Amino acid sequence: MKSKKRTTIYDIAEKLNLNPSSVSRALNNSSSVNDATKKLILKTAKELNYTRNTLASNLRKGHSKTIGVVVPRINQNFFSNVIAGIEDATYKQGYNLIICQSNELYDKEVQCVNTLINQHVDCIVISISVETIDHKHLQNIIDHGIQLIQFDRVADELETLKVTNDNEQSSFEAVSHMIKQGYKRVALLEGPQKLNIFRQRKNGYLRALEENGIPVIPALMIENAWTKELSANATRQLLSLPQPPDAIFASTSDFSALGVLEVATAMNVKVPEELGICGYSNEDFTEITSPSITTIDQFSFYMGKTVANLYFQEMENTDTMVVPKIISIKPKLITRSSTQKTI
Amino acid sequence: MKSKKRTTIYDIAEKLNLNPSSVSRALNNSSSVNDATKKLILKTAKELNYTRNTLASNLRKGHSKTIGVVVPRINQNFFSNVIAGIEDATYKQGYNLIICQSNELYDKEVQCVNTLINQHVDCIVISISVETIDHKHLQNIIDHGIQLIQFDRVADELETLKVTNDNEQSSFEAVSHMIKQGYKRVALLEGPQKLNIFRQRKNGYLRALEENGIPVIPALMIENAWTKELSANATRQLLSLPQPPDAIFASTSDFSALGVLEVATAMNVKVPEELGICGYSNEDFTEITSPSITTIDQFSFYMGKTVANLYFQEMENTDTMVVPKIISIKPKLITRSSTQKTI
DNA sequence: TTGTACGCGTTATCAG
DNA sequence: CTGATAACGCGTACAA
Repeated sequence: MKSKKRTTIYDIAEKLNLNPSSVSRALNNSSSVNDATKKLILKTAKELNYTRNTLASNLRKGHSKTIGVVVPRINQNFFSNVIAGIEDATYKQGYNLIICQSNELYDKEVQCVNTLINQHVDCIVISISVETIDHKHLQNIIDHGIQLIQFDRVADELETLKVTNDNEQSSFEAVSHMIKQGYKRVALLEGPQKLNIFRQRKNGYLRALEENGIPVIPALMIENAWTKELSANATRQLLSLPQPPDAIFASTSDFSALGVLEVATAMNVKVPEELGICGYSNEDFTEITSPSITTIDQFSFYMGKTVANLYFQEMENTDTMVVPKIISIKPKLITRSSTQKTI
Repeated sequence: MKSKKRTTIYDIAEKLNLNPSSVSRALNNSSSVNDATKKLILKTAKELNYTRNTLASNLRKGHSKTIGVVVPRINQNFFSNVIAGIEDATYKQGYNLIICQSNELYDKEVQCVNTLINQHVDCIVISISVETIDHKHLQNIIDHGIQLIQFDRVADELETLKVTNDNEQSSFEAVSHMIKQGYKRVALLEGPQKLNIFRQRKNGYLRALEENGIPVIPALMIENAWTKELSANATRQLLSLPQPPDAIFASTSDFSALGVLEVATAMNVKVPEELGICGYSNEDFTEITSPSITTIDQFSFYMGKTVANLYFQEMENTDTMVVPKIISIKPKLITRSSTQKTI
């Protein structure tokens, strides 16, 4: 029962006393084939339960109609939404998706990329891991003539297609919003500065302070607070300062913001009256905490669609010179209760 | 620059004045090949930046080392966790994952399955859409000699490998728990009864009532309340009853439970004192609502690993007769504040 | 319109 | 241990 032989174009050619090539043509809806025989072929193909062997077809045609996706974690809201967006757009074009997760590990990321290269995928879409500083494996993709698209967490140095969020601007707007609300001492929880997205968010924070004539206080900037636990610790530390902050921008994620909120509540610090909080990503739960959390929506699903469309657009581009193209999506500040100091 | 030619075993054979088959052997670490030449081959392979064409290899070997996964939605916590689990287990064995989403649409599900059959995947893992009542496309998978594994939402009638949750038992335990807490009139929000999982959950509810000697009240059972909005509506309706329920089991999801909680709060009904609430799935947010929501953990990541291991185990099975195998995972009741009537 | 013949890149099976 | 050759299933230029 296992691995029964599947019907091929030979089988149906034999049965019809035809040449396999005719069958192939009919199956591909070629114009130069008699309507009657075409119908006959299609009919018996259905009878024999024929399905094209895409492997053979792709081998012959020299492409795989497959796109490889590498993300740190599949089961993270932002990434699974991006993937859903990519899938939605590529599916209509008959493309398949091969999904890999790096688990934030450099070594596994390299492995994933190599597997995808072996698979002869037509395009690799990647958001790099937090460990990734070396880009040989990405260069390798290009060297193999495979289209490379980076998104969100990108290696700036590499000239490739990119789809990013305007992290700098959105952070700027978030912090400006908090300042306008009347918060005077806004602290920053930073992510690993190896990743460009976290550098950009920090820059936005700094620019907001500067443009509003507010001094930068190093003690209010905490490095590597990019998980809920780390952020909780950082918050305890910040709130114990002689001059504690009156607002915290958890630039790494909403989970960080949640850590802040929980510690503040535990320490009897009133949000938003005594402490403003802003997160990043617009996770579902930010709407239902009490108070609800101000955050930044990244349009993750749309981002996925953009990635896919960028690829298709690039494919149609007949110019020999490949011009690096970068699409920046402007995230949107979602103001909620956690930053409503003034009512 | 586009689609530059990639080096093949011919290229490296030519350069070394060897036969392609020798190169192939060396690359596959065959025992019968001179150590010296093997080293030489491996070295020049690296020099020429060679990577095996998995397409050709798989075509020759007659399998794809690829597993297709079809789920209603990729970006839904439960499913993305299952996928992450599958990926985690299959990756180590050198398998790739092709992911498709049916978007809860029967037609798209059929399309997905057909694509995967075309791709000659070795195995298809599926959780059916809410629309799916006809199973021809699943039978088609089997007819093509492809291993089929159903999980979570399965077609009971089909004899295939299955990995499910024991929905009946967990629902029984959840409702029993509520009754023990002192709730007398427990309402049920049902999902579409087309899906076996929702039928099972209803059965568990009914059995819990029966075994505790509590009468079944049809007015307290609301059909098709399986989104947050539908559940909110249902809750408004229930709480307006002359004899309203004092507890609601949102058997479809935690989102439904959230809808219940929001309406209760808006109507000034105190949770858990005047209304107990239990959800299903253990979404992250259930921990942080106020009050936190009692729910049922499905071990989704583990479920994915189980699916993968079931496949590998089946592959090793040399018996000609394929014995249908069903693995049932026992979910775990997580009791939280929303059902603490007695303190 | 149809048939012939070959190649896509590997691997398996023979000989040698 | 290595070389020659066929085959996996399909698509296509060329000839008929």
